[in-house]
Parts: sequence; structure tokens; C-alpha cells
Amino acid sequence: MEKTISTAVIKRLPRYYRHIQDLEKAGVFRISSKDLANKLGLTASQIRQDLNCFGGFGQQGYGYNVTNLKEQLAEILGIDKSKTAVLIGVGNIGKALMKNFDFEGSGFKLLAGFDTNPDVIGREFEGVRVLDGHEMKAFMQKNKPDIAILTIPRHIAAVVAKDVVDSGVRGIWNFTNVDLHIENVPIEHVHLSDSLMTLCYNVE
Amino acid sequence: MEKTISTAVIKRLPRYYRHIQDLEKAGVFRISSKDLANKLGLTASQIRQDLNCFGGFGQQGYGYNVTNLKEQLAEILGIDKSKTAVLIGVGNIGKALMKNFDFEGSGFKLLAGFDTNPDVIGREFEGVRVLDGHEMKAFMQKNKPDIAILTIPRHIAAVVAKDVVDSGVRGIWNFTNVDLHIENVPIEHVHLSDSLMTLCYNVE
DNA sequence: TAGATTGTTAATCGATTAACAATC
DNA sequence: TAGATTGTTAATCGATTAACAATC
Repeated sequence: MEKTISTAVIKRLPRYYRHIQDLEKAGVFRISSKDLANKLGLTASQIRQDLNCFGGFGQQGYGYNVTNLKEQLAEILGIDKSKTAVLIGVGNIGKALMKNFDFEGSGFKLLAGFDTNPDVIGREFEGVRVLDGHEMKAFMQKNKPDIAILTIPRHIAAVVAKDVVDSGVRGIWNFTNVDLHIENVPIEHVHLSDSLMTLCYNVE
Repeated sequence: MEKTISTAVIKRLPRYYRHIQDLEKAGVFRISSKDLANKLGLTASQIRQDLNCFGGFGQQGYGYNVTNLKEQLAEILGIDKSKTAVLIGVGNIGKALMKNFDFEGSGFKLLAGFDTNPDVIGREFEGVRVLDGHEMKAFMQKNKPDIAILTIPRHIAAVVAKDVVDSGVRGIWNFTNVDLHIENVPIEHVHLSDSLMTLCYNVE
């Protein structure tokens, strides 16, 4: 029986992965929990506890092998086997993501964008085509993307979220400023305004 | 003596604010911690505890006055008195923010964008001008913005962050995929790839 | 081998939830 | 007044840190 891992732990994993990736690029072969903790501003204890939720990746007296740990983290996060995504709403944010964001690096392949605006339909960004929103349902049935990225206006967020889940999507990356909640469907919220308000509080 | 508030509490405040704002727009005058908790998927106890870090805004037997609570939250977060911001790096994400993001709604006034690319220098988005990066230092000394928004490539993130802090900026909204850390300067990270990796994990 | 560092158990700390007297 | 709901204290729960035996 799998024990469930707390979200606190899971939220730290991508950060571990990112730093370990940097270390590997910098040509570092091994790192101790102590040194990694220093780098990240955490305790060595916490890092060891976190990693040991998934297995003993280290070696007494030595520490962790950087490349091995990177691969283990990639596997835990599931970014080793590429998943698929569609992006819904090719406005400014949607466009910025299509042009800029390294989907591969986070374990995803972007299959298509969707919009209803004729100005963007048919255009291509980084090799990904923007299709007519009306074709979406058919596309989803055929291609079965794992997740949908919602970069649409907030007033249609709930409806579109329901639609994509009905079409079989298993997760949502939500850029609309609405707290979506759908039973059994993981949703990651990117609430930029919440983030900025938090900064506002801290700046006082 | 001010007691410090835990970041867990602070992170929830913008969400409270957002929902209370919605309630006000929907014409709701009062709400109990119980009803608000239901709406947010939290416990009534937690909401009362959180709000009572800042004061007793409710009334026994009645609940909370929506408009009053909204104003109290705005004051706590500091979004009632407008702060100022500059945006550094007018690439795709920077542009998307300038065009789309409701800075006023989060308590900020965007003063200017900066870039070194001649294609964007001189352009205006939503009434905000993009200036030459070389003018930045002079601009900062004159206008003293409260925060800087970093939408620049990751390899220059640390240097630019140091520069703006030296120029007197009191907070950073960091969109670069780097964990910046500067003594005594609050930094809010928007790590999109971390967010997507977390979703990747949860989708499995 | 001796030194280093892990994996893991135990102790501590902090955050959430429950309970209830105060009071509108 | 009686009912509702707060503010706040106490109890619980979970997450972080400390400690140390195991072992490379």
C-alpha cells in the first residue's frame, strides 16, 4: 500500500530537481544533504526526510550522486515520460507561454492551442498550431491530451474546465483568476494577483 | 510589539480578499465564517483564527459585514494605498503582463517597462511606456519605485536583482526561473515550471 | 580502519481544528 | 429573550528538526 505524500513535500520536489539539474550542468558529481540544504536554505534533515519518502537514494559516508538523484526526481515527478497538453485561450498570456515556456523541460509536449479569434487561428508558435475552438472537442477525442492549460477570461473558466474534464483531461493548469474545483481532477493554480498581493503585504 | 504573522496565514489573505470581493459584487452584505469556509473549502475555525490575527472584524450572532471585511483585508494587504512598480524585460511574458495584468487591482501602479531591444523601446502598452534599459538607473533614482518585476532571461537575473535593490527597490516579483535571495528584501517567485511539474506529479 | 554521511526514530515545534464562554 | 456566531483558549494533528545507530 502506497503511503500518501504530503503536499508540502511534493511542492519542494521541483525545486530540488531544478537545483540538482544546475549542479549537474556545473559538473558536480556528488552532493551531501548538508551542502544541498545550504544551497537551498533548508535543513539537511528535511531534505533527507523528503527524499526518503520515495527511497534511499544516497549512500552513507558519500552523499548523493547528482546524476542519479536527478533521474530519480524526474521519475518521481513523472517528467521522464512525456505527457501531452493543449492550451486553451491564445491571448497574451497564452501566446507568451506558447512562445517561451519550456514544456519539454517540465515533462510535457504541447499538441495545440485553441482560440475563437480569427486573428490567431491558423498561426503557429514554436511549431505548435492554433486551432479553431470549435474543433476542440473532436481534437480532444482523437488526441486525448493529459492536461489542459486554461488561459481564458475568468467568466468562462468554470464552463471550459468542465468541458475539458468531460473530454477526458486528467489535470488542469489554471491561469484564470478563479478557484476551480473539480472532484478527482488535480488543478494547479497560477494566481498572479495573489502572488503580487503577498508581495504587497511583505513590502510594507 | 507586533507579533509576526505566519506565512501560511498571509498566503491565504489574497484568496479571502478575492472571494469577499466576488461576494460584494454579487450584492451579498454579510457572511459567516461557516459559509465562507464552505465556499473556500476551509474550516470556519481557520478563517476566524486567520482574521483574528489582525483584529476582530466580525460580530457575534451576525458574522462579517462583506464591505467592511473587504476594506479591512485591502488595508492589511496594503493594496489600499497604491505602490509603484517597474517591469524589467519586455519579452513575451513582460508584454503579456503589461497588456493584461490588472496592476491597480493588486495595489500597484506600473510606471514603466525597460528593455534593451530597439523593437520595443518607445512602445506603449496600456499607457505605459517602454524605456531604454540604459535609462533605468536614472529613472529609479528619480521615481523610486517600490518594487521591480523581473521578466528577464535567467542568466542575468541575479545581477539585475542586485542592481534594482541597490537602486532602492523594496521588493521583487520574480518571473525568472532562479531562486533569488537578497537579505531583507521580500521576493515573490512565480516559478511556472515548478507549478507544472507539481501538476505532472499529481496527474500520474 | 576512521571519517563522513546516510536512513530513520524520537523530540520539538507550529499550524489546524475543536470547543465554548462571551455577546450581538 | 433565544438563537446565532464570534473571539479565543485548549486539544490535536502534522510537519520540521534533532539525534544517532547503521554503514559506506
